[in-house]
Amino acid sequence: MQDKREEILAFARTAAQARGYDGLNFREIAKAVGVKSASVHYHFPTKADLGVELVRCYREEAAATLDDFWQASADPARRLRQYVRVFRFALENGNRMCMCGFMSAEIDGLPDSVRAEVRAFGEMNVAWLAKVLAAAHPERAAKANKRHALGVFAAVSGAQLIARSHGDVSTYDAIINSYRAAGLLPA
Amino acid sequence: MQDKREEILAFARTAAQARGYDGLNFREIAKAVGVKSASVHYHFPTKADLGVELVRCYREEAAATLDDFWQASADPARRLRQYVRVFRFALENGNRMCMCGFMSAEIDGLPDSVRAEVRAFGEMNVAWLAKVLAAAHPERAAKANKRHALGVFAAVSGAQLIARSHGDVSTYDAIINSYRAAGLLPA
DNA sequence: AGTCACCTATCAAGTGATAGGTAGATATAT
DNA sequence: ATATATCTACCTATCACTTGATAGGTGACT
Repeated sequence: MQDKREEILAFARTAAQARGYDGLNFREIAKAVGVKSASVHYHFPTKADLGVELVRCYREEAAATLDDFWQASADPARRLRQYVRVFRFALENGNRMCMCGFMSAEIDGLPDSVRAEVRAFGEMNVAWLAKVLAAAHPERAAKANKRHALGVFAAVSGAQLIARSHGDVSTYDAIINSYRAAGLLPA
Repeated sequence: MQDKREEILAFARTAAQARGYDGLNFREIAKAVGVKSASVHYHFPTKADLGVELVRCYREEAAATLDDFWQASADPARRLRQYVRVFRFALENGNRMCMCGFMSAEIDGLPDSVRAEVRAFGEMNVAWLAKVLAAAHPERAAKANKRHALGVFAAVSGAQLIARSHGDVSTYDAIINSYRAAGLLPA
């Protein structure tokens, strides 16, 4: 019941996954964690400060999760299945989406500092996917695997976005299955 | 210099492609077309009314464009290239994105009437793609082509979203090329 | 006379942000 | 050990600004 900083970040995360950066507001966050809006400003002087911290933590936790997936198995297909499952999880829990997917749409209006974090999140994802694909296709040029990785990241982001608009997780599964059938993801 | 309705819709369209539905506001629109905000309310009593009309027109024009593509060639690969080019065009012109792609992220907060239009836009796209793919793969079950169509729609939407976050059209091209290399789109 | 396409003026609600206060914990000086 | 000072994590109150929306007026055209 003291130092609400973590609670603020936790609530702001789910809120940003549902309504984006623009959709965040200090009073709603304050109410949700049981303080006044001035107290949220105490921890995060400006909205940009909050946004940066939000995406930075999000990215670091995602990096740790992906590292777990990397450690847990050497099978590329299994690693990619786990990757795909993370994006599904957000949809299952309140039809939310990747915070950075949402912020990619909002990218124009983001403070520079937040925009940089969003891009770093994308680069981190693509780098991990490229690592997985390089292990799966050692015969292919690094450039080809990198491009494939970018494609997987974009395709999965798009699957989440479109499934979210349907409000239906099964749409996500159908899209992912189509990627597998086409060969973008391993069967 | 009389009846600004069309001008309002035109400006609101580009604005919505850059900042989404939430990012629209009556005063900005009014200023852009040279009237007062009350006059925008004259043509569109509520923001939801504006939103519905915006997406409805957008969808109808998109349907007409896709019909042109259908008429212009019987080659599935060529039809799909034209489809992909439309999404590229928005990025080229002001790093905008598909209005309904943006609104898919905002879907939770949209008025019901607008949400329905956004979904109708998606269904129209998938239906057209399914028609193209059915012509390309008459041997496949209609269900398989429908699912493939959904995958192409999601993947292209995702490509646009991620490329937009990079602020760089070449990222879009790279992603589309990866789809071609993987077999999601014809080479 | 009536309609159309605008206008001025204003509202209530919500926004990010700031100034300044306070109770309790912690550190420091005597 | 005790008094004093500072720090932490909140608070109240308020600011300027933006937002969607409304009431009611005006001049041109039919």
